[in-house]
This record gives sequence, C-alpha cells and structure tokens, in this order.
Amino acid sequence: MKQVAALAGVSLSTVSRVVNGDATVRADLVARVRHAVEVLGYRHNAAASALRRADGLSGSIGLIVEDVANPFFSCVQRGVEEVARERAVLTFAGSSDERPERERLLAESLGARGVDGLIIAPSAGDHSFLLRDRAAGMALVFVDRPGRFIDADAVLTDNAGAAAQAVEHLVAAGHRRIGFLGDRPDLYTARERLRGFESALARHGLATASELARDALARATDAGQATRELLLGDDPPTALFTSRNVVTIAAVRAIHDLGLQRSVALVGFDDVVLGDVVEPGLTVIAQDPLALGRAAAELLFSRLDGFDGPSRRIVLSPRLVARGSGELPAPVATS
Amino acid sequence: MKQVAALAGVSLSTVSRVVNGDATVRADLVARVRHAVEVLGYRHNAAASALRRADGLSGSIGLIVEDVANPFFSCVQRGVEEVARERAVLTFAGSSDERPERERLLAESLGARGVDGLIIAPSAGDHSFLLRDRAAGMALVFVDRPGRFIDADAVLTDNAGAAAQAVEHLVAAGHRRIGFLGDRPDLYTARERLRGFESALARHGLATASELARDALARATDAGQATRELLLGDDPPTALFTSRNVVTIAAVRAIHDLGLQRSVALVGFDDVVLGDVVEPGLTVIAQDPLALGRAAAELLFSRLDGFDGPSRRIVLSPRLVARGSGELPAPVATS
DNA sequence: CGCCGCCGAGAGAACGTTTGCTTGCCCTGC
DNA sequence: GCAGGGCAAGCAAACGTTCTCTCGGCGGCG
Repeated sequence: MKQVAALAGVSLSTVSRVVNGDATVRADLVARVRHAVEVLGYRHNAAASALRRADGLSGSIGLIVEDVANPFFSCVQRGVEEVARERAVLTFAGSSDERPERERLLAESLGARGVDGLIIAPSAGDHSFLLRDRAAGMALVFVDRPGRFIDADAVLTDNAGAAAQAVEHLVAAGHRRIGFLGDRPDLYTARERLRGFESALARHGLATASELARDALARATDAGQATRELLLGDDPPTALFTSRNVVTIAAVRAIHDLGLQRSVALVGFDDVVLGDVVEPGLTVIAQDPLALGRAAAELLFSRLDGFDGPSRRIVLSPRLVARGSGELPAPVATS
Repeated sequence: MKQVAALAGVSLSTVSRVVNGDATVRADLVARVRHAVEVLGYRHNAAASALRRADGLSGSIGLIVEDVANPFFSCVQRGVEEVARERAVLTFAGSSDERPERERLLAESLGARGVDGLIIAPSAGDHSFLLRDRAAGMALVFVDRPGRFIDADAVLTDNAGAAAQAVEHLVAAGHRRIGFLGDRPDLYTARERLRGFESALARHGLATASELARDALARATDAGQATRELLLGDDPPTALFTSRNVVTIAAVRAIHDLGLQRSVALVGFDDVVLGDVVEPGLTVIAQDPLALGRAAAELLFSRLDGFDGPSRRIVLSPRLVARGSGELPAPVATS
C-alpha cells in the first residue's frame, strides 16, 4: 500500500479511501491510484483491515455442520454460500462429526479468525460457551436443530409433523406394524422425528412396539444390519420409516438385498439421488436443505445489519413425495 | 490481551509467549496468565497474530470447486478438511459455478483473507493471475484438473485411461455403437474423457459416429434431453458412456423413463448413491474424491512445510465397478 | 569475592490498515 | 476585499499481536 501511495504520489489515506470506494476522492487521483494498484499487483490485506476498521467486520462467516460430505449438509452449505456471496462474504465450513468437543474447537477457531457470524447445525453438546463470542459481537444462528442452553435465532424443520405425516401415509395404505429406524437419540432431529412417529401411531391406537424400533444408527452398516434384523425377525413390520438420508439409503439397500422391495413399504426422511429411479420409487419426506441454508444466512445477515430483537425461529415444512415405496399396501391380515 | 496482562501482573510479551506455548516462561507465571485468560474470557485474535508474525501464516486455507453441493466435490472438500484438521488449519470453501470470473473473484478474496494456501478445481479460465499470490507466499495446488497458463502441483484422475477402460468394457460385451454424453468441452476432464473414449474406439476400428456424441451437458435437463434424442433417433446406440455424475443420473432417469434399462448398456463416470440398488445395477468408473482431496491437501502442506522443488503431479486411477448396466450384451446384429 | 554469561521478563517498534483531526485551498457571501 | 465555511487530502494514532532488543538478576567459575 505504501508503494501504491508512492507510485500514485498520494498519501496512504487516499489509497485507503480509493480502495474502500470513498466518493470524496478526486477523480484523477482515483485513476492514478487504480493504475498504481494494477501495476504493482497490490492486494488488499483483509486481516489488517478488519483489525483497524471501526465495525471490526472481516467479511467472512463460519458454518459448522456434521459432515460437509453429507448431501443434506452440503446443500445447506450451498444455500448459505449463495446468500453470503451476494454480500461478498466468504464462508468457512467445517465438519463436527457430531462430536461436541470438535464442534467447540471449530467454533472457537472460527471466532479467533474473526468471523462476523456463525451458523451451526449443532451436535448434542452444550452451546452456552458461544455466549462469550456473541457478546464480542459475533452473530449466531442455528440451523436444522436449535442450540442448547443458549437462546438464539434458529431455522428448523417441522420434524415431528413430517414424521407424523409419514405415519399417516403408511396407515392410509393399511399398515399397522410400522418399523422405525432412527438416528442417535441425543440429537434433536432424531428425538423430534421419533416423537412425531409415536404420537401419530398413538392417534391411530397403535402402540409403539419397541421391538419394531431401532435407533443410534449413526453408520450405514449399523442401519443395514438393523433393517435386516427387523425384517427377518418374528412377526416383522409391514412398513418402515427411516429417519435420515444415510439410514434410508442403507435400508433401501438391505431391503433390495433381501428381495423385499415390493412387499415392505418404506417412507424415508430426506430425499435421495436416484430415489425416483429405484423400483419401486422411493417415497420420501423431502426437506429443502438449500432453503434451510438460505434462511439461516438471511437471519444471520439481518443480525449483522443491526437487527437486535428477540431471537427468531423459522420452521420449514418438508413435503411428502409419493413415488411408490410408501404406497405399497399392507398384506391382508392372516392372524 | 492488555487486560489479561494487567490481571496476571505481567507484560504483554509474557502473555503472548504463554499463548504461543513458549517454554521459557516461569511455571507460576504461566499459571497466572492461564487463569487470567479463563477469568476474562480472552480469545486470541488470529488476524492480528497473522499480521505481525514472521511467517505471516494465518492457519487457514482456501478451496474453490465448481459446486460444494455436488457430491463429488463435497467429498473432495471433506478430504481436504480431514488433512487440514490434523494441523489445526481451517478451510474456506467456495463454489465457482464453473465461471472463471467468479473463480477469480473467490481466489482474490481468499488471498485478501490471507489464506496460507489455495486448492482449486479450476474452471476453463486463465489462472496466471495466481502467480502474483504465489509470489506473495501462497501455496497453490490444483485438484481434479490442472491449472492453465501456470505451472503448479496438481492431483488428477486418469480420465482418458478410465474412459478407455469403459469403452473396452462395453466392447467386450459386444457393443459397436456406443453413445457419448459429455460435459462442457472446455473443461479439461471432459476433453480427456472424450479423448480416451475416442482413442479406445479407434483401437477397435470403430470410428466415432458424431451423431452418437453429445456434449455441453452442464445441466441435468440438457443431459436427459440428449439421452432421449440419442436413444429415440434412427439407428440408436446400443450402449452409452456418460462422462460425469450429473449426466449419469440424468441419463439413468431418462433410460428408465423410456423403459430401456434392460436393453441399453450404460457405463457412467463417478459413482452415484443407490447405483447398486437400481435395476440393473449401475456400472461406473468410481473415482475416489476423498483421496483426491486428501492428496491435494498433502501437496499443499508439503509446500507450506518448505518443500520448494519443481511442481508435482499425482494421477489417481479410478476403478471400474461392474454392477450390471455395463454388462448388458449388445443385441445380435440384424443388419 | 568478583566477573562474565545466560536466562527470563519487559519495553517498544512494527505489521498493514482505517479514521479522526488538521491543514490548506477555493469558493461564496456579505 | 475579507472572512468564513466546506471540501479534499495528508498526518499520525490506533487496532491486537509478535519479536527484537535490552535489562536485571542469578549462578558458576576463576
């Protein structure tokens, strides 16, 4: 910057003003400075800028999700990025692997990098440690799940309602024995989906048979194994509800391996690539992860724009996409 | 930091030394400083640190891919992140949407943020503008495709070899008329795959019938449309090679819509979720995007660790996974 | 017992910006 | 014609660190 100032024959202040688009600089000086910038290959130092500038903004935000490689979260990331991009803000993304200590490490590293805001799809841990960062001016929004022990903006899905809708759909097809393949029960989304599942069953006078429910299926192999156990056990369910994309995929695979794809009904949470091509087509509760990410980013930027009201909560309703697997009729009762 | 120093009754220098783990500080002072840090909720300012410190490292790297929501690239991102994580380095990720000017904007923003290194899956543009940043100390690695007009480390896939392997596979099943569904021809990967495709055909004395090749299929709708045109045209191909995950998915969908999934053979580039469940199973050239990302990050960090040799190139060979669609036999010739 | 050297800690400059304040100039109004 | 105000540009301090240099104290050796 010094060199630029020297070459253009102006002061550092003037260069700074030009770089920041200050309108009070004379046109010919602007031109001289821009030219010098080009010639010298000057690149603005955002770190130093954020350090000095009054608002302390760095033009970057952080995003913490379970796994950036999970299609659901990678779409959330994309949504966040799209909104951030419009404001020339960059996005730091990190995977927590659902481990609270790793999540905390990431959040603190991001804070140390001076991100203006943080969007988190929180794990099961305590998030009150973020109060400190928020007090330091960092905006905070939770996505997909609410934070624990901290009151903050959040964008959520109507998990319970959607799970109930899935049950209604299966009951309408005549099913009475519906299996549940769930995620780690310490996760908000998993609990909500189970809650919706059970309450819908109860509405129809169907008790949850605990032998028809499996959870803690964090890995695909576990989910496949659980599917086989359920379907090969005594008095197996005639339909399955899978509570998450990885579980759905593993269950579909297991069902096809067993050759049961035309006899066991299935509704899965999260849409899945090729779900429309599989035979029968996969009936899913399709979330809109892109919209989730976009909404979270919008909330974040409204805070950065100065909104200082009470914490807001946006709840998106996913839609059921019927493609065949969820409409398979229950076999005629033989008992 | 001043407050910490005051509370601990030491100088700023000492606090800095403690924070950076300097061993020359007396144990009791270390304890006092750590205590003060806890009490005050002090958080290290990475921006100021990078600004002042001798090596100028910020502990962050950048990653630019076409689309973070594309499963291929999200896995690359994950691979990069895993390696970076081991070194407590954070990852900035951005989507270029295959637009050179957006890619350049991202790269320059990342440079301004002072990333220590940059990993790019480059679009079709000119990347010589990165010379400036590299001269300023930024490490640079290309992944999936080499950069243009700049010599740098790169991690690539043997695209031509893999495409040739796909053709060999289809020829072995008796196919003579093989259709090609390609990506934007200005992309390195697309060109290489077409090159491998054509040279393998030539080896078997099969000229490339231009009416059997379609490219520039950047969007799913285009790819589906092209598939339908090829298969419904006069003298259609008996087999298809699809050059990319999004194209493969669209083609599979179109083939199933037409009910031709048991008569038209298909080998696709990139593995796809549920590719093993579809009927018939999807035969693919499976890349290992996680390994691609990891290797790129390893190259990057070796540069940051001081390696200063000539640019290196790692080429990974994908493997063909036969699942059925690529082994469908050609119909007996009727002509 | 005295001197030298080493170790540990503090003082202060510097990193690359932004920004409040100041200065100088020109224009306008009385 | 002079004074005052407004605008454009420069000066210098400050942002939160790191790092070099210096200084003081202590121990060991001569």
